[in-house]
Amino acid sequence: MSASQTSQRTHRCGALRKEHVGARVRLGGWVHRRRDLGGIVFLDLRDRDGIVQVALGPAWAPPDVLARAGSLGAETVVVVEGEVVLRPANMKNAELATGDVEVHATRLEVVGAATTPAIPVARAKNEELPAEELRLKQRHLDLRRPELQAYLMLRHRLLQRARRTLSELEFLEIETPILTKPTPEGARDYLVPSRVHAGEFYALPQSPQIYKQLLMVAGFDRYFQIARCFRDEDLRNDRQPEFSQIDLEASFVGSDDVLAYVEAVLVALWDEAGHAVTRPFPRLRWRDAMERFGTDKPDLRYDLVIADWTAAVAPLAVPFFQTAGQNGARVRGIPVRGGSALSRKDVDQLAEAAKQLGGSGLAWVKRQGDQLSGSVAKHFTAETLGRLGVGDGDVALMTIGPDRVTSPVLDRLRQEVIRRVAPAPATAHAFCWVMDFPLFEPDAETGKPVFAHHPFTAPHPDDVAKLESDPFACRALHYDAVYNGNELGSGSIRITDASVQRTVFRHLGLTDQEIGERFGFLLQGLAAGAPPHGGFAIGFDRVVMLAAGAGSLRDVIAFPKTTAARALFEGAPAAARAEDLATLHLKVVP
RNA sequence: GGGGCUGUAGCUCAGCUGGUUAGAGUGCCGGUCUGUCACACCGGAGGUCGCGGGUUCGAGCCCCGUCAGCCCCGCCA
Repeated sequence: MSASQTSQRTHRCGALRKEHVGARVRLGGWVHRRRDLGGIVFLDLRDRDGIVQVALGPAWAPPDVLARAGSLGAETVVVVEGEVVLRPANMKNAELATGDVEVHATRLEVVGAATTPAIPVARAKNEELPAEELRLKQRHLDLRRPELQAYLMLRHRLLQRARRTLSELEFLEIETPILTKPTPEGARDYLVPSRVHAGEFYALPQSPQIYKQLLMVAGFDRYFQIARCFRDEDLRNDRQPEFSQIDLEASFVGSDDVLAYVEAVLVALWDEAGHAVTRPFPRLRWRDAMERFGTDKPDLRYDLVIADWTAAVAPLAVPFFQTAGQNGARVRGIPVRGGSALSRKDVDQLAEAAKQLGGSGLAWVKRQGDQLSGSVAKHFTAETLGRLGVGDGDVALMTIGPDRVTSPVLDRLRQEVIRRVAPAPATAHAFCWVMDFPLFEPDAETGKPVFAHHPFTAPHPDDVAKLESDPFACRALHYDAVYNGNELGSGSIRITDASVQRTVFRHLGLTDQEIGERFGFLLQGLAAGAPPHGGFAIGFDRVVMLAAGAGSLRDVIAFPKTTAARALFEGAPAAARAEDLATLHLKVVP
């Protein structure tokens, strides 16, 4: 007796194979499709394992069963009983895992009547999906689709594999509170009003950061958790207001130890998804990533690299570069192999994309044989281009300006070029580490240094002397894991000296009183004997999306929110009843 | 907070330069059919053109506002 057998069924529909021929089976499932030929009726019966054809003919099914089968609507839940029969050679269905066999049903019972589904579950090949709004409203139906079932089944396996991998590395799974304390920095908190304490609020955790550090202080040594996190910020295709992280922290470690743990987990997860990847992952300095790719999450599948052409183009006296090239501006560009395949329209669209990001414009030269064309072609020769690595059939895309502007533009250009020219990737799975991030970044409004990461990140020991004198030159012991241009997660070595941590909070502009109120429990912990420690958090939803090849985070979350943070299925958020508000000491101001 | 795209039958979409009774496929309902697997064939029902206002002799189409979904910028320590 297999584990899938119950008191009401013997097998799952999708499990039947040749070796079951002759067996009498009882199946429960949803009517995926019905084909009624008059004298004989075929049902495609579906469950989480797959689809099997059930045939009902007058030779074996009693008349009342035949009649009932002829009136079944889509998505009705039925229990059928019958014999597994080998299909004749010319009637096998190669597209079905169960296609060698069918079930000749002798009994059929409707156990779950269904109204006509609002959106189709069974789809024809090439049939468009219903609007996402409807799919989210009818989530119970959308989740029946084999694609989404496969995503969530993979998600389950990845979760189990992550747990097993970390457990084998002697990490302890420990849960931390969901009702916690508002944090002054970072993302907006989701707040939960306290009934018992009028005017006071819990916050949902943006991450278990402080708790996991306290677990290190407590001596648990290695902790992990599949942690649910909440951030009340505007959403994106790859961002949900609540999400899951594989959160981990370890004591008596340096960066290399943490990176090794995370690599072990990621390699295991990709293996679970059927992809072989090798360790160790290459490491890039943040500065080099920005220089060569214009982003801190480069897609290393393609060897397209940004170059500094400031010196090379200076003697050409290109007016565009001369007018725009002031105080520290550099000319940077991308030599695109095979880029002459880009049409004039393509280049115009690239220029438009560059402009939207605030760039001063796109200059370009296309080289086809002896012919040079493009916005600044008359200033170039084939020889000049050759020195820049731009050969026959290539195109040079160029920008000018301060790095802060040109880097995002070149990043976008690189992505667009990859999309349009579609060069063969050097590898399908390009993991890398981005290291040596700056500790501070300029505040968007004041330009003053503010912490680029969370305020528990330790400065690079070689740069501590520059904390006051040259803050922007200070590196952090912070690292990001990047996969095919996606940030999978980040981590750092933490500050474990209470007085250093206190100094950092003061730098953030917090008064001693605020520090005590908000972070007193952390400082108290650090002062009580804290081991050196560091950790990491892997964005699990994103990992599932990428490992599964899903197009959106919403496809790998059973009940996701919309981009406006609404839950369309259950209708959250919703207005609260007046008496509930009163109990919580709240008043809604319209 | 800003920008873009979309919204027409249960679902997916078409609908010309503003012009008569808003169409197709699929699903649904009824019928025929014993080997289909998107079964086939015959017939039928089905519309607040997201919502509100405006322009016009006349609006699915133009204008303003609004709601919803998606995508991007800001934001996301």
